Order: sequence, then C-alpha cells, then structure tokens
Amino acid sequence: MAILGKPDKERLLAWYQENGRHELPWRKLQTPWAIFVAESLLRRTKASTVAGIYPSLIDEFRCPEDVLGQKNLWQQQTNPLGIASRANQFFSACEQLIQQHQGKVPGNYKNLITLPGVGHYIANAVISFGYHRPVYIIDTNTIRVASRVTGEQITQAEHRSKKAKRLLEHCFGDQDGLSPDLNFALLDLAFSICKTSKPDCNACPLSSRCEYGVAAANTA
DNA sequence: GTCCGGACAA
DNA sequence: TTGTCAGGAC
Repeated sequence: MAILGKPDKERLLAWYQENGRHELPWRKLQTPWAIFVAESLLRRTKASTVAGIYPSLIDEFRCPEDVLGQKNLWQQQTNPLGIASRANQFFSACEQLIQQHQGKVPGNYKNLITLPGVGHYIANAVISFGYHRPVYIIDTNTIRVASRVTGEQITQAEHRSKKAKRLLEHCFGDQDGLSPDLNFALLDLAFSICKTSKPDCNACPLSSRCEYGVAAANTA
C-alpha cells in the first residue's frame, strides 16, 4: 500500500496554496457559527451553489436568534438549494444552541453530534475549520482521495467506520498536529483534480505516489 | 440500505 | 437525460 511521506504532504499543501478555492466565502470567516451555517447548507449540495447565496445569508443571520426571528426569510433564501426539510432541522438546531449552549456553536464532538442535522462530518468540520483543531474530516471527497492513493476500496457505509479514518491516517499521518489546511487541500484536490469521473492525474501533486495515478499512467 | 432535492454540467 | 453534489436520519 502506498505511503505518503512528508515531501508529498508539502507538495499537496503547496498545490493548495497555488490552486485552492480560497475565494469560497466561508473560508474567509472560519468562525464556529460561520462554518456551522456553511456546512449545514453544503451537505449533498455543490460548493459553488452555496457560495452564491452565502455572503448575504451570513450577513443577515449572525446568530441562532437571528435565524429563529426570521424563519421565512431563511427558508426563502435557502430554498434554491433543495432539501427544504433541512431548514426545519436547522431551526431545531438553533433552538438547541440557545437552550443548551448560550447561543454558541460548541467545540467538542460529543455536544456537536447531538444537534439535529449534525453528523460526523459536520461535527469534525466545525472542530477543524471553526475551532482550528487537528481532526480529519471524512466525506466523499477526502475518502475518494485516500482510497485512490492506497488502492483500498471503501463503501459509503464505511465512511462512518474507523476504516475511513485509518485510510486517511495511513496516507497523511496521525491527525495530531494536522493542519486544517490539509483538509481544505484534500477537498480542493478532490474537486478540481481527483474528480469522481475522469480524474486529471497528470496535474496531481500526488500522482507519482498514488496507486490509481500510477495505474492510470501505465495504461495511458 | 434507503431516502431526500433542486441546480448544474456533460 | 443522466450523474453528481463539503451528509444525515431513519
């Protein structure tokens, strides 16, 4: 199984500095609330679509109280994203934030995971991007990259298992000391190069160390 | 394992 | 028209 070294991680981070989607609006904020709002909207929804409505949304709704005070406006503005039911879910989460966390988004996994609409992905995203603590975020993107690099298959159901985290740690090291930028780098790499279909291995900073990339080069 | 959902690209 | 999208609940 391929193992990436420090030079590979540095090459990936360098690629990210040069080619990452730094313009995504929630990347400029990176507060727990801003990240919580963004991730709630981003599930099963394209980043570019969310980016279209996010700036005005985060400007108008600066805390859970703002959301609950203007539910109709929230629904109206988020409706184009689809999955309208998640608006009600988000309202419930806001109520819980006010009742149990003084209106603040908590920073530990145990409290986050109890919020309606928050699963392992959003919990870790808030911890990583909102609180800047070293945890891997596990989603279709980071798993796709790790799966291709190692050549290990992994199913959607296994994303919640320890196997997913093991794959990431195997590729990019133990998560202690992990830079949040590595998570961003993996998401952006998965978006623009390590795509679901027709990945652009020629432009990938990891291709020489990636089982999928090496195989692609041999069959080209 | 299945469902949710509109927007967008191919 | 199909496949896909920073998942989560049941």
